[in-house]
Amino acid sequence: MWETEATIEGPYQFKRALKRAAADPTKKVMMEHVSITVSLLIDGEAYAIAVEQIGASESPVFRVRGNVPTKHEEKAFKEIERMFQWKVPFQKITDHFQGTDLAPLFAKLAGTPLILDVNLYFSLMKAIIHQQLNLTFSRRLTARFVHTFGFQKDGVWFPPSAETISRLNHEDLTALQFSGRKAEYIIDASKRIAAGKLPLHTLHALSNESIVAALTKFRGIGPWTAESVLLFGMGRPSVFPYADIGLQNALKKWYQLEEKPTREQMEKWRTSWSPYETYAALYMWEFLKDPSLAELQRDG
DNA sequence: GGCCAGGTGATGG
DNA sequence: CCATCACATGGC
Repeated sequence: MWETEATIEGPYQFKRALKRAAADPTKKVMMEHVSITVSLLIDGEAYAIAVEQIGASESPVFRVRGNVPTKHEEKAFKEIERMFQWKVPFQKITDHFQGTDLAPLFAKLAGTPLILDVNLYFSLMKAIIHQQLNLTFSRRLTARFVHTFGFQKDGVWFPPSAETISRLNHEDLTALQFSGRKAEYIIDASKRIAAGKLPLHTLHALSNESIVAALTKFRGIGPWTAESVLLFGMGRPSVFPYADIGLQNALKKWYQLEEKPTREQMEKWRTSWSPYETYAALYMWEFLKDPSLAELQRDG
């Protein structure tokens, strides 16, 4: 059993991030213990890693443990650090939003991180599954996808590989209430990835724009889906998903508009939030979903 | 029962 | 290049 501790720079709102992470079937959240067990894939090996907050000062402390052999300890820690975004400068980001329209929201949510997906393939699959579906249903489909085609180990679920999904028939997915078109998108993309035509691991070296361009060449992957990978798969800080209906609705509510904001309005707000648009979007989603934040509403 | 959902691709001007 | 529409399957 490998075990280590990590002290990070605050602010960092672990609890709030856990609530979001609870929707991911490859992560097991235990709110009462303020802990989470995540699935991790390293060089083809599957590990369940438990992360628990053990110190709640201005410098939060975490205990990390899992059944990881010595040769993979270092990689495992780096993956955990990346997945939980421990090196993101949250104080700097919070400072950046002082004096912007979103200042009251950031005062409340400062240090709420994204918790990233287990790998880019799963991010991509999840994004395709979530296209144009309400969250309740799309999360249900994602869970079915993992529970049917993934595997379980040490109490956590691991996502299926592209190879596994590339061998499915459409009927295997439509039986789980995927639409025929969604089944197509998912299997086609998996075939291309399994065949090496879309090497996801090479994306890390590219700019946001290049990644979106590379991904949207494929049928079924539009800008929203590509940006979803940038956000939830890579944690890129400067992503603003214009097409996202949730973000549009949140901005409408925040600014108390009659209609959803126009692209021009969104572009204008974006300039003042850049280069940390990601967190503006993330906290807007949080605002939309958490009733206790409603009172922060602008002019309200 | 009707509108909506963390969109995308095809079509027609 | 842009506006519009079909798609497909539920949630509420």
